Amino acid sequence: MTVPSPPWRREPPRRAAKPVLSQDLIVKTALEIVIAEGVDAVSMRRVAQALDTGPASLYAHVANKDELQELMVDRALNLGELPEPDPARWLEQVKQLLRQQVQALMTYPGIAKIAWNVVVPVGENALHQGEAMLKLLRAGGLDLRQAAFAGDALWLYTKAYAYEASGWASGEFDEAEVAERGRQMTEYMRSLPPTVFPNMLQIGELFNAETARERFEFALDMFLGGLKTLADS
Amino acid sequence: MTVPSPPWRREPPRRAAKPVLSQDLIVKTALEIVIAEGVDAVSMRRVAQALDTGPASLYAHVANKDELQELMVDRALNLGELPEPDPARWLEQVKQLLRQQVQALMTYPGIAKIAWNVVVPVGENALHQGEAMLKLLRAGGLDLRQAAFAGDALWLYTKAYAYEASGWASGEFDEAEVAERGRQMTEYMRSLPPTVFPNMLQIGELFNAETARERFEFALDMFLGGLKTLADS
DNA sequence: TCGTTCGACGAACACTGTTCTACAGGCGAA
DNA sequence: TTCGCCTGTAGAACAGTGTTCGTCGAACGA
Repeated sequence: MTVPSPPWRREPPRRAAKPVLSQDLIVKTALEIVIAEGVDAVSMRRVAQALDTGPASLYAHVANKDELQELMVDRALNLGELPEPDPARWLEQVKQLLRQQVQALMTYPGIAKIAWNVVVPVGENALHQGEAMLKLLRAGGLDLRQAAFAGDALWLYTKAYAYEASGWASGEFDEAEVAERGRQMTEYMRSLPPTVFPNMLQIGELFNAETARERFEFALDMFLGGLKTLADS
Repeated sequence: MTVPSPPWRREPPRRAAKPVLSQDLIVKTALEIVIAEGVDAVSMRRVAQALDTGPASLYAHVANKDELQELMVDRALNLGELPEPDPARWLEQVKQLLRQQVQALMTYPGIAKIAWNVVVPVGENALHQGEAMLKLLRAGGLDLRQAAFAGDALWLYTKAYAYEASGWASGEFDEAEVAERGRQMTEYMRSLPPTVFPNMLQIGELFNAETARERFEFALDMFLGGLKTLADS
C-alpha cells in the first residue's frame, strides 16, 4: 500500500539522528524550559516541541503531567552531599539543610509551585533528604514522633517560602502590578480612621526581596528555638 | 433588520425573571460550586452556567479568573469576631486565631490551593485578620518587625497546612492512589539495606487524617515557643 | 522470513481563559 | 416623545491545554 519514497528526495534518517526519547531526557528538557521560559511555559506540547516530536510521544515514558511534575521536582531537589549528624551542632545542620533545599528549589524559578502538587514525596532525592532531616532531629534528642512532625512542618514552611520567594525573584508576580496593589491597599487603609489598621499600615515596606532571607532565618530560629527547649526538657 | 418575534411564540421576560448579575453574586455562586463540586470544578464557564449565562458576561464584574479567586478566598476567610488582645494569654489567642483561619479555609474544600495565587492579601477580611494578628503579637511584647515576620511565617504555614489537610479531607488527593503510592514507597525502602532509610520506614503511619490536627498544634507550639523566649528576653 | 510487540506521533476530543462583536434596555437630553 | 448614548448581556471564536485513539514503521525473537 505504501509507496516507496521517490529516490530524488532523500529521506532523512530521522530516527537515528535525534537522541532517542527517554524519561530522563524528557524531565531534563522540561527543567531546561523552566529555566529558560518559566514554569508556566512547561506544557506537554512545549516539551514535545523541544524534543522535536508530538505530545503523544511523551506518554510512553510518563504517565501524565502530574508524574512529569513530580519527576521534575525531585530532580530539581538534587543537592550535593547530605550532612552526617553531629549532635553538637544539629540545629545549625538542620538550618543548613533547609537552606540548601530552598536554594535548590529556587534554581528553577517557580518549581516550588508544582512542588505542592506532589502529595507524597516519593522521589529518591526527597526520600534521602527526609531521612537526613530525621537523622539530624533525632541526633538532637527528639523521639521519632517529634522528629517526624518537626520535619513535616519544616518542609511545609520551606516549600511555602520557596514558592513565594521564587515567584518574587522570577518575575512571575508582576512586580509593578504588585507594587500598584500595595499602593492602592495603603491608600485604602489610610482613608480609614488610623485606629483600624495602625500596624498593617507600617509593615508594607518590610516585605520585599531584600528582607526575604531575613524572614526565612527568623522563622527557622523561632521554630528551632521551640524544638530546642523541647529537646532539652 | 431584526425580525420581530412571531406572536405565537411568547417571548419570555428573561431579563427581569432571573436575578441580576453582580460581583457579589458571582463570588457567592463560585463558592457554592466549590462546596458542591470541588475547587477544580470552578471555571468561568461553570460559574456562568450556574448563573444561566455565558462566560463573557462575568467579565463585566470581574477582571479575570485571578481576581475572582482572590475574592473567593477573602470571602471564604470571613471569620466571626476577631479577638481583643489580652496580654495575659496572647499565645493562646494567637493559636485560636490560626485555628479559626484553618477552619474557614477548610469549609471550602481546596480553597487553600488558590489562596497561594493571592500574592498580596488585599481583601478586607485578610487585612482585618492581619491587623488582629499583629495586635496580638505586639501585645505579647514583640516589636513591629518581629511581629510582622512572625505573622508572615504563621500565615504561610497556616495556608500550607490548610492546603494539605483540605486536599486530604476533600478527596482531591485520591486516597486509594496515595495509599498505593505509600505502599510502593515502603516496599522500595524495604528492598534496600535497612541502614539507608531506618527512620523514614517507620513514620509513614504517622501521616494520616487522624494526626493532622496534632501536627498543626505541634508546629504552632514549636514556633510560639520560640516566640515566647524571644518576647521574654 | 515471518509474526509480534513497542514506541513514535498525527489527529482529534473536550476542555480552559479570554476577547471580539453585536445587541438589547434604560436613561438623560433635545 | 424621540433620539443618542452607554452599560451590561451574551454568542461565537481564538489560542491554548491535557489526554486518548489508532495508525504506522522499525526492531527483535522464533
